[in-house]
Amino acid sequence: MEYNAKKGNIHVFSPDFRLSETLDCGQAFRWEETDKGYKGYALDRYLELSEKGDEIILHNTSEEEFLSFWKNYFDLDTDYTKLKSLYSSDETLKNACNFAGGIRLLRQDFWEALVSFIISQNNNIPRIKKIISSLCEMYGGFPDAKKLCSLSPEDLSPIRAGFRAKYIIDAAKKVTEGEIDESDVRTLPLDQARKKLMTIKGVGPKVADCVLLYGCYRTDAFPVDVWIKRVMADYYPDGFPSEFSETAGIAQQYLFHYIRNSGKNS
DNA sequence: TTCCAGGCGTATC
DNA sequence: GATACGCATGGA
Repeated sequence: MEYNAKKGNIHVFSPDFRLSETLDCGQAFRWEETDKGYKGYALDRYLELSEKGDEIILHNTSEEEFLSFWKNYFDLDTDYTKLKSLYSSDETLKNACNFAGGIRLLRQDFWEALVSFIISQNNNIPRIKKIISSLCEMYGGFPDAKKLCSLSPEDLSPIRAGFRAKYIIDAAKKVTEGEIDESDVRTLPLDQARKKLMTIKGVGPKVADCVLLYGCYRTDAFPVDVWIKRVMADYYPDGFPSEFSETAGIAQQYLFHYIRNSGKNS
């Protein structure tokens, strides 16, 4: 990964990183477009970004914060050129990577991903963003589990999460009481980690896989939503190729974006 | 008005 | 284990 620091900004050089494709592809819900680029939060850490050609610029940060946090968050030590070259042996994946080659998998916070994807169920992306934004506004930042664990669903009514409010609170309870332990979820075999997460009310197979992929960087987790179901039916009727299983979750990210957005301008 | 959105809990077979 | 249905909410 190539970068340099100048005038309080960090310049990252990568052909595999486009802001809109990475920050607006439905994996994170707290980034928004500005006239100059994007701005948003990773948990309670704020950042503004812009881009110029193959260069991504991180504004108002330090080299220290970049090295200790953002480099990891944007997964900058993973070689996506190599990854996409691996995927190119599959025709559909090749097309998906050519369609939006600037997607990277963000290494998000566990709790933030858990709450975010509970909210995502049977919902649309603009509204998911709105609910999460309201939640953060209500608490002056993304609330930790302890702040939510003793609430009643009515307490959350201002954020308009509907039937998901009780699921958020159950998640907060189980995390606070230690019934759900982040390090367990990170280290248990995938199917066991999945089952563990599914003991939370409102967490089924899809949300569990999203938490494992986006909140734990378990790239072998493969979330299947309505869009990926269409991809599977159309292109992989015999199942997703096992040769990609180690990073199937990253491949899923390209496919999800591809199926949702390709054809819009044709 | 009806349908749909990065699903899941529950009832029923 | 598979399938059907309701669910809060707001935009199309």
